[in-house]
Amino acid sequence: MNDLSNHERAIELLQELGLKEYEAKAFVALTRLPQGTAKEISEISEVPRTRVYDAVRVLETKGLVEIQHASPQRFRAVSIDEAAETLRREYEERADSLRTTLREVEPAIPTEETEVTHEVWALSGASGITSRTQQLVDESDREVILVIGDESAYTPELRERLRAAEDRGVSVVIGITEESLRERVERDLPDAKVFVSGLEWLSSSVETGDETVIGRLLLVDRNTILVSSFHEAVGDGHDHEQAVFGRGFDNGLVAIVRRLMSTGLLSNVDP
Amino acid sequence: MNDLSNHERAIELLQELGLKEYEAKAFVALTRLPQGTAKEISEISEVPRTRVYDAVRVLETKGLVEIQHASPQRFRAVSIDEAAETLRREYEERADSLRTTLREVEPAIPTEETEVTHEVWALSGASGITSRTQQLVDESDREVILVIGDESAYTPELRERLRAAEDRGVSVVIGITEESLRERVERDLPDAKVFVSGLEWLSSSVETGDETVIGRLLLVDRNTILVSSFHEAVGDGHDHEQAVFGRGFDNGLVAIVRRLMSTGLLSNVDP
DNA sequence: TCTTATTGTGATTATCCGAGTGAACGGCTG
DNA sequence: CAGCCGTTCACTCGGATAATCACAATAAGA
Repeated sequence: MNDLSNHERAIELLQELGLKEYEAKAFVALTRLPQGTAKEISEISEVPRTRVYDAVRVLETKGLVEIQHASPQRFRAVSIDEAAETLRREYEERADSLRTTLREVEPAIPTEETEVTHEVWALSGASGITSRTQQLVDESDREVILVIGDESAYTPELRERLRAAEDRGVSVVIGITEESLRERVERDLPDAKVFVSGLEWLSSSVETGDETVIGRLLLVDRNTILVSSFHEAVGDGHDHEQAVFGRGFDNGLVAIVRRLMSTGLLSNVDP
Repeated sequence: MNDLSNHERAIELLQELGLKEYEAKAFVALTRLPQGTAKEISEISEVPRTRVYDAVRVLETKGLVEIQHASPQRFRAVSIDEAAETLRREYEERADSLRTTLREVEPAIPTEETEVTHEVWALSGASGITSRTQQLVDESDREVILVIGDESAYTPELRERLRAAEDRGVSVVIGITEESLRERVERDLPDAKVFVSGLEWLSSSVETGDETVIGRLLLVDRNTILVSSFHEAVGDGHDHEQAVFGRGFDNGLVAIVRRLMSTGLLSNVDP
């Protein structure tokens, strides 16, 4: 059963990597055989025999399969590593093209300049959130307060940005929910104030029974905040991080967090 | 005109990277603006206003766009590098998963063992051909004859494999059509016989007027051959390399090349 | 050599997904 | 209060792809 899922999983992955259903199925079938005829492939892959030919021909042009022209034709998959590498490189090249192409599209003149005193943005995906976090730290002027709810958020890059901020004279305050991280952070950032207590309200929200876990919480210059959370999605529950960040002293969201911080948290470090 | 193509090219690339048309168009529109409303996006991207919302929401979950919840909503694209990196990593992960997943699918028992005295396989794509070339060189036992018609085929990896073959006592003969490569090869492989003449029949096939150019030609142990060619496809003519390789002394293809080699080529080096 | 099973190609139909369009809801503004 | 804008939702249409079929080409066997 679990191994049956392996086939299916592989087929899904191949489709996500751009192959059609028949192509994916045929390829997986071929990886299970040293070589195979259309009939054999059809039998173990459930691809209609008459369609195997088309599928395999496409696979051949993609460099994933070799064809022996004989009667009957025989097909053979390239090695797993070679296939993975071929597909990976294909997308790598596309991503590079995209990068250079996008740089060349000329900007459109904004119809109108909207001044933004306060704003709240939503974003998702750990990587985007990480990058925005670092960016905000870089922008910091006087103070950075960062609560790390999930260890994965504390990356080496972030550490460097925090150090740089300290060097600029920015006051850095780090809150931690797991004692295990404390040592590392204190060693990394000797000038920073690090605390663990006062964060009970972060992790446990038993009363409401919600499954949301705070990943990071950043307050920059009492002016800009970023909050991220892991939402335990139903069923396929795993790591999708979502965040909002807000700017502007008068921003409602920022105000709330500022208050929250000053009562529960700042009392510990900024009397 | 050229810059118009830039938008279109970028949209195409994004679609190849898995985005839907509307998503791709909306994203490109957003990269042209510091930020934008649904209306603005619709105007410069030709995406129906009412569908901008769906598209952008998907982009947000992919970490490519940030959303400002206000009225009207405002959207902002992440930086070009961040977007490219995000997409690249997504596929990198898929390729890795594929690798490990494929390793775990159990082989199917071949219905029947077919003995293969001679076989001819077709394959395409420079990378696959390169790898098969190296593999054949690695298998060589006594003799390797390699004609390099296109400089790109002579990779550092190939050089190493050829060296290794020499060290095994294999006789290595290299044919070159471009004088420019000669020095490099002679320096790289002091023990190999390198020649340039006698290959006129390779490059020019004027009489038939065909556009095919030979990329590489490999003969291993007088037993296995590989021939690759660049087929100048109509219109979008560029570099798609196609190859066949054949095994078995009695293989017709191998026999032909063997004769060809002994008349036109081997007379120079193997009297 | 004729028969028959198997292999391969092409055409045809069915199904699904995404593009495109418009109705409807709610809030905001004049 | 009425009209406008922003937003969501439901629906149609078309193209791509999955699935089936009919038939030609080839090989195997009697």
